[in-house]
Amino acid sequence: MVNPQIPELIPSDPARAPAWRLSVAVDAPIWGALDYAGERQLAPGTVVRVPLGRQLVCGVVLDAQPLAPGASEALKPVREACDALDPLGADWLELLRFAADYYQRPLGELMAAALPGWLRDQGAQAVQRRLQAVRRAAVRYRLSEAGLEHLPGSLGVRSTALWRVAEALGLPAPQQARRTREEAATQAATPGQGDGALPPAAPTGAEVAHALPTLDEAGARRLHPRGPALLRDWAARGWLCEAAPEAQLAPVPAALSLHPEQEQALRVLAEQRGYGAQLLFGVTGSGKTEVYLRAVQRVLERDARAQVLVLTPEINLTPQLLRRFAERFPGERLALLHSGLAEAQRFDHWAAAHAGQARIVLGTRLAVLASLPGLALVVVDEEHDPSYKQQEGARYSARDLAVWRARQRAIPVLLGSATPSLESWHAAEQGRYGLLSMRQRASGVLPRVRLLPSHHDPLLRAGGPIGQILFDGVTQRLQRGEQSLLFLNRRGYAPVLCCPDCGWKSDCPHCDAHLVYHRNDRSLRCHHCGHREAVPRACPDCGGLDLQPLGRGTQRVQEALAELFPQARIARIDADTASRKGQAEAGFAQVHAGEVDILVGTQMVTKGHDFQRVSLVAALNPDAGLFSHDPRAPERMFAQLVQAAGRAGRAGGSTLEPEMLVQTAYPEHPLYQALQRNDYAGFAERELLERKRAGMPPFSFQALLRVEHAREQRVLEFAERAAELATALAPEGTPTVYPPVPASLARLAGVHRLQLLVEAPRRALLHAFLAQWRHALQELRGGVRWAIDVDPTEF
DNA sequence: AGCACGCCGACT
DNA sequence: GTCGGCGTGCTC
Repeated sequence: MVNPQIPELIPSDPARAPAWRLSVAVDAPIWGALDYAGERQLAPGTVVRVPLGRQLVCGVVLDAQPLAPGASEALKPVREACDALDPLGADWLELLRFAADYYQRPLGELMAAALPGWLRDQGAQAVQRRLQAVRRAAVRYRLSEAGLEHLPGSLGVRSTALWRVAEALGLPAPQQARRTREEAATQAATPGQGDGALPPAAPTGAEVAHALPTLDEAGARRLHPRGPALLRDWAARGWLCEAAPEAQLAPVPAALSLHPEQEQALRVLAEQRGYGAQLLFGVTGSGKTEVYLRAVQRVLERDARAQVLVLTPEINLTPQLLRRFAERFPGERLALLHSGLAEAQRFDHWAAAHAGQARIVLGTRLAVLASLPGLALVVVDEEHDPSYKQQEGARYSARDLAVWRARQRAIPVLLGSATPSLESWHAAEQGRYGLLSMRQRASGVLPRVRLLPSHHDPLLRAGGPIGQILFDGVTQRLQRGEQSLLFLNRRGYAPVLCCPDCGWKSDCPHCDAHLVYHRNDRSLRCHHCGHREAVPRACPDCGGLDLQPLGRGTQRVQEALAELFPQARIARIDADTASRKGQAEAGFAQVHAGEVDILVGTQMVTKGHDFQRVSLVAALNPDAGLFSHDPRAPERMFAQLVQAAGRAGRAGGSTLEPEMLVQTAYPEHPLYQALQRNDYAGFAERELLERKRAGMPPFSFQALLRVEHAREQRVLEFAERAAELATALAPEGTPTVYPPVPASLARLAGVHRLQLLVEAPRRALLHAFLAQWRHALQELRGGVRWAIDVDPTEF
């Protein structure tokens, strides 16, 4: 029966009749694939655009079957196939199928997460145009020590914009000589790149850097409409070597000598054949990055088509890693994949990886889903980092998927950390992962950790943010012109405002959380939902006029330090001071330039930056992590403290022994004791014992059902029914079904949240259960939002 | 996800 | 008497 309402389903030209039934995974939360009619037999992996309801969506062909002639099925036709793009490979499809299945999410959703948004939004023509344009004009540049470096199709800013600014800056005329042999070699090796007009050669980074200080906001705008923004952006990315000392402008030594532990690690890697996971356990500064670089180099040299995937927690926080790869492989095309890129740019990088042109792909967790036809090595830097776990939508673990991909392709995967995840450490103990230890610091010394009991300290008892010993330590650094780094995990002025008369506290109207007092703009802000209000003059409950800030945030600490050290230059870096892009980098640059004596901040200051003049690092009040309801709080805390300690003593030239000071009410706590002994293994052993006793991962496998809705009753009812279903599906008590409990923030932005934990001794058991449970839950109507979080890391 | 359909409360 | 809220179901 043909529906006359939809004429396009009846092709007028019989020769062009759709002859194929195409099974397509679409970008919509639909579990199965949808069937469409196609005139051609499209290969699995072909990116297509198909009508869905009244919209046009992106999809990926999974399968093509011949359509019986005359069979008039009501299939809508595929609107267009993106032929300019090679079909996605079978191994990529397999990866996404696995991930969708493992994390209990629709395949289309995983694909949407894996494909660049630009590709999903644009038509086949636009994609083709862009691919051609990129191929023609792929020659891009980066401003660095070596001058304006050629970076084929990657990393660079669009050359024209850079040229206009450079030109307008009155920088020297083009010098062809600067364009290196590497560039010529790359162009020869990368077809389609040499046919674009060669741009003029560049000023050196130093030349631009010298011109920069004279360039004010207005001047930059005169040069180029986006001049100021561009310069800020480039500076933030480290492309401009503003005010860099001459020593830093020298080229990087080509051959660093390796220490024995690095050599040993590389030997093991070189001997490995096929799949193998190696845990590179190395203290801060032991030269893990050098091991990555050499391992990558070996793989790239051995096979011209080989690609490597390097995962890093937050690309913005690891400019050094990026820089070292760019410097070590100057002729190599690098692709960057992270959410900070502009959509179209991300497509370029993704496409370069997909086409095999980019042999080094560096990115955050989403990069683990990239198409990498030549993948030959995976590196996961800081493998313990919590940000590898996606916390919404498809809640995948990029670290786990990285290991899966390595196994799939029978290649090595290298997991690096100074404080490995307990899962990885356990895997190494069991022999599932190899263990490569590096306990020797390549440069500088590890700071001595001192635990400062807060009980009897007169300064702390008087209500100050720092105790006597810390005060003395900072004073010493000030006297010697060295820097101190103080961190606490609370931004704002005070975590809560309180009325001493009636006990009123500043609570968020939408969340189960306090409003944080921000003094600079006299506001009360919720750090969870963004709610913001003015500080009330009087207590809303009793009218009392004596509202008191309770506790301490970074703002308040900064203020107190200014009183304690009136002569010191104090800077603060946290989410408030770094609200705009590049502002944090500007702050860090000040520290590097020696314009700051004391840096106060949140965790932000403990990541990514090696401070040459910092010889004192202090945790002001880390105790909160000791008694959290979250079983993973201790390991996160340990990792953070070790990371923070690594910020001190990186340089050898310090006159004082580098120190890490920890202010705590529990100096005897085993976590701190292990930290003091620099004993990760001891810490891990204790934690694992605890996990084993409690039957927790890695000794069991968990999934968490998260339920949320504005109406609490709905959430409660749904969770109850979900628990009943689960119990019915687990007759022998496997998996264990725990009763629903409120989430850590039981109400967030007006939404009530409940969670339900299930736990099984074997992964396969959990999985068989989850597939059934998910099905049953989908039948259940409750009008609530719910999702299953497999291998949850946050509770 | 979007979008339409359908069924109950407060409005010109 | 309708407008519109959300709960439900569908998309090849």
